[in-house]
Amino acid sequence: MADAKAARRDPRRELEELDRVFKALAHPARRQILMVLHFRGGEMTAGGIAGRFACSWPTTSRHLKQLEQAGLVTVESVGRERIYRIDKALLGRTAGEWLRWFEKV
Amino acid sequence: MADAKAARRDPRRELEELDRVFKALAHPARRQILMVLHFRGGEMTAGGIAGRFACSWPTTSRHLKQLEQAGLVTVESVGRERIYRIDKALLGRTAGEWLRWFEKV
DNA sequence: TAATAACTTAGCGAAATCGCTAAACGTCAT
DNA sequence: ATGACGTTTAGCGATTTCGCTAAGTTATTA
Repeated sequence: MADAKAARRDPRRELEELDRVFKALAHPARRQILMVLHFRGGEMTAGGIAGRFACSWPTTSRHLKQLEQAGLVTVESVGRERIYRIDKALLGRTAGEWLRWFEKV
Repeated sequence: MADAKAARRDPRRELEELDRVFKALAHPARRQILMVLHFRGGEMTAGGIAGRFACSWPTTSRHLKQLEQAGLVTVESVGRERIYRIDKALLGRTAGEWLRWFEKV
């Protein structure tokens, strides 16, 4: 999990964060997880997510981990479930901002 | 190279195009190539690009090929040089549009 | 306390990715 | 024709990624 606050000041960390985000977005399953998360209100349990995907639960679990390491989702353990929440703001300020360079001028 | 016109109608091709684009954006060197291309007016020769990067020329050449297959750049052979041009519009209508889902609502 | 539910971690094999060097290719100048 | 230039293709080894199954781990339920 990337510390967003730290990344915002240190350009080196900022680049690493951008890289993790784009790497996370490189796999269709991970993009779909973010979509599902978004259209279901922003949060879901691991099982709720895994149940919607064709691949095995452990595989989905690892995708979730990568999303978490990129900072695109956060997790909270509640009882024996884990709740994943999307961080839409990060998406905008990393990948979104990078893309915006090509719109300007 | 992905046929953009075809991709715009067929949802399956559209998804494949999106996937190629995000895969292309997953590598920092390829993102930088697009940046350099953009800030130098949108077009450059292969050598002009390769000269700005630390990695070997063949490696850069392969990155360019991936960008081309994603449709993010186009090539034109002129004499013994090859001119690469960025397609900013594609960037916006694939990755950009995907990201915009998370801004709406 | 034993079983079950909800997940993650470990570990494996196949395939993709990335960097390099060496070789090939088409074009231009001599 | 010969050689040099600009660039891509071929091919290799190292690393990463992705899917799976099996084996944990922690929290509830019986």
